[in-house]
Amino acid sequence: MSDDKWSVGQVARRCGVAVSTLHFYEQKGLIRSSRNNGNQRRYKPDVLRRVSVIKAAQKMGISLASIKAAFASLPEERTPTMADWRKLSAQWQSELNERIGYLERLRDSLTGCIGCGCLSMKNCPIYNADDRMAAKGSGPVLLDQG
Amino acid sequence: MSDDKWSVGQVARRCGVAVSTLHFYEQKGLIRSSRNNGNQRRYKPDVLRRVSVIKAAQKMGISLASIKAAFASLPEERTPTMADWRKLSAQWQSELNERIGYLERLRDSLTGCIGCGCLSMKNCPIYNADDRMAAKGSGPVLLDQG
DNA sequence: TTAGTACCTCAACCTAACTTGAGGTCAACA
DNA sequence: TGTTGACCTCAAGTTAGGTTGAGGTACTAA
Repeated sequence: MSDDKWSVGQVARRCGVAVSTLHFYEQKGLIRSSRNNGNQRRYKPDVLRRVSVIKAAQKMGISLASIKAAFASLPEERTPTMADWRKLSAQWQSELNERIGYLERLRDSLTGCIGCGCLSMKNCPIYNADDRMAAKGSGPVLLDQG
Repeated sequence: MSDDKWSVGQVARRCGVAVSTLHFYEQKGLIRSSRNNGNQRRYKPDVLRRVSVIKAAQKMGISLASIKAAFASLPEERTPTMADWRKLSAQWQSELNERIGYLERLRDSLTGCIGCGCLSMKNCPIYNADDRMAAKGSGPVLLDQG
């Protein structure tokens, strides 16, 4: 595999992440590497896209676990094509739309609800907005608990 | 203060949070209580609104630290009025608008960017979208690092 | 040959927002 | 009387997404 030519440092600089982050992603199964004679990691060029996609997805509020799950739909045996990546992004786009919709509903009921007397679990639109989507990938906060 | 009549259990049930969460919020300075003869917490009725507002703000992606800071603008000496609460919500509404705008920009560049070859730190609109707001309150992820 | 990087592993630490558990108090009810 | 149930404190554990540090290896350049 003379294909594997990127070192961790190079990938880190190119993608704007720390070397330790790449180790971490590898440990979590989000990226893969081979080793050279001196036991150093060597990456195929597509790792750059993977890391970029991870960063982009995180900005959307998607967790590493979900990103890993999405990556599972990429082909194992060959380098992912643009079409493969586009499929991923399409999936996230609708998730993003739901999240945006949720935040818009929240915004629209916000002043009314915080300012009025209705802020109770039973009646308030804020409590009763569909927050299933918002709960995903928002870190440790269990948003849809209540 | 015969005003302080709510027990933790009552507040917890009414607001849909765990008792331990109320202890936690108190420890973090987000809510306050007095004690009865048996050393049990007793809350003023406005704690209900505070907890509700905390939950609502969290759904917007606002951290407890920011919520605490916002609560600092509420009057200490008297029970907050609707006008006080409205001021809070107005502040968060614009924050929410910025967050929504950010996610919309992200969505609009998503398919193009993940699917095309531009996903690099220098050229990509995703990387260069203004993500200052998105970084706030999104958990431990340092979004605006790169 | 020696210094300087870049790299390696593994374990421990960090923050946010809580939860869980151990061990103890207090009041009401049968 | 005793046993529930609600409450108390304090310490430790949990998850996500990493970072930091110690101790060691490997290539490069003077």
